[in-house]
Amino acid sequence: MRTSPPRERADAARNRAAVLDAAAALFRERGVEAVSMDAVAAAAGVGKGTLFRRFGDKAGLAVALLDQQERVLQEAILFGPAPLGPGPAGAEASPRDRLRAFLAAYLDYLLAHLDLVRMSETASPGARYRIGAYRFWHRHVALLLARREDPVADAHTLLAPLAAEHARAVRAEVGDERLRAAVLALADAFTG
Amino acid sequence: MRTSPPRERADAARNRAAVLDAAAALFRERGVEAVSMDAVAAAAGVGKGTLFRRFGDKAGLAVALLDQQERVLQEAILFGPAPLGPGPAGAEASPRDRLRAFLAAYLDYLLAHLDLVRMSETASPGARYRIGAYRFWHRHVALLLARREDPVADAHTLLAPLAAEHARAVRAEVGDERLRAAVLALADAFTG
DNA sequence: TGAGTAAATGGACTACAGTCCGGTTATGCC
DNA sequence: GGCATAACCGGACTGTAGTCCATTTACTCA
Repeated sequence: MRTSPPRERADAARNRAAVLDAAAALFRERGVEAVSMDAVAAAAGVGKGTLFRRFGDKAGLAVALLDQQERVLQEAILFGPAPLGPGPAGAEASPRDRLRAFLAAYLDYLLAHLDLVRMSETASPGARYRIGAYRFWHRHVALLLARREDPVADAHTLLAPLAAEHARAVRAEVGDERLRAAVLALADAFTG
Repeated sequence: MRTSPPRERADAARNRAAVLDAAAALFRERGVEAVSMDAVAAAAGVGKGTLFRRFGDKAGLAVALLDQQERVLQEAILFGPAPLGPGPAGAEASPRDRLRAFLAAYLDYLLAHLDLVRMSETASPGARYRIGAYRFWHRHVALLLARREDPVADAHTLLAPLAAEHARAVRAEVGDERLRAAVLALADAFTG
């Protein structure tokens, strides 16, 4: 039995790269909000059908663009140095410190790419909670909250203020620093 | 100087009532998601222009439909008996108890009208934080958190898991009871 | 009562997300 | 190289949110 590796066809690869490049450029120039999928397709020299079949929807395109940076953060969490990562055996950071480190790092990532993350979370309804990345963050936080009564539910609660939509609104009202402080205060309240 | 009261014209009042009735009926029958604004306009015997000028957008229509119930909750908070309301002077409930009461009451309201609230919050981007109701809840919670370092920022954090989108996703995963418990646990953590 | 006017109306129109499918092209195999 | 086929392509098409404005209608006041 040969589970043949269905390699990506050359034209498909070329088109995917063209779309990602074009999208990144357009988003940079005009802002994420103002760019339509038609515009992305046109700029990439590709039909709409291709665009949608490959990325599913607008949220999927955003996820693809964020993929690289997201992976970096995820690997730092899984394998990197403490306190963000687990650190060397026998000298692990405390859950409290790991949680704070995660929230700080995630906020950096979020605030740096707010519009794009927002698009990935809100372009289609419920998108945020379906994305693989959310599952990853949730699992991580739940593990760090293992000593609480309901780590799974509490992890969702802790992730709620990290929604792009929420961060955007709160940032606009109180600024980055107070948003950061509030999220860390929440973590402390949960691991106190 | 006469700041004359620009009374609503009879045809306008009639049409508004027709729209609200039609929308309520359609939402009940087919579900909020599945009803288009065209359908509402047609069912109400009204043009699309009328519908949109009066309610702004889909979120505005949802807000108008929720208005009544929302008012009841808001008045209970402002003037009702403790612990939800302030109670009689000299025998006020503690901020902690009032916060718990508010969250429990709000969750009742939210879970009872989840789809409609969700539409009011997500139909247009950022809608949730612009609605007057959100300002009200936020102010109330911030007052109850007066002893914390940054009540304004913390109040936003506390309201984050009450977003319809969040409640919907978490409810689907862990059910109503654990969602409730998690939100109350958060309140306790903040007023501990 | 009837003319003047500001408000309200409604449907044609635009823009955009997302679907569909007949035609095209890269790739594996002989 | 040439053929079979599965993957890919792109643009026409649909459905929906929201806008626009020429026309109509309800109220005001003389």
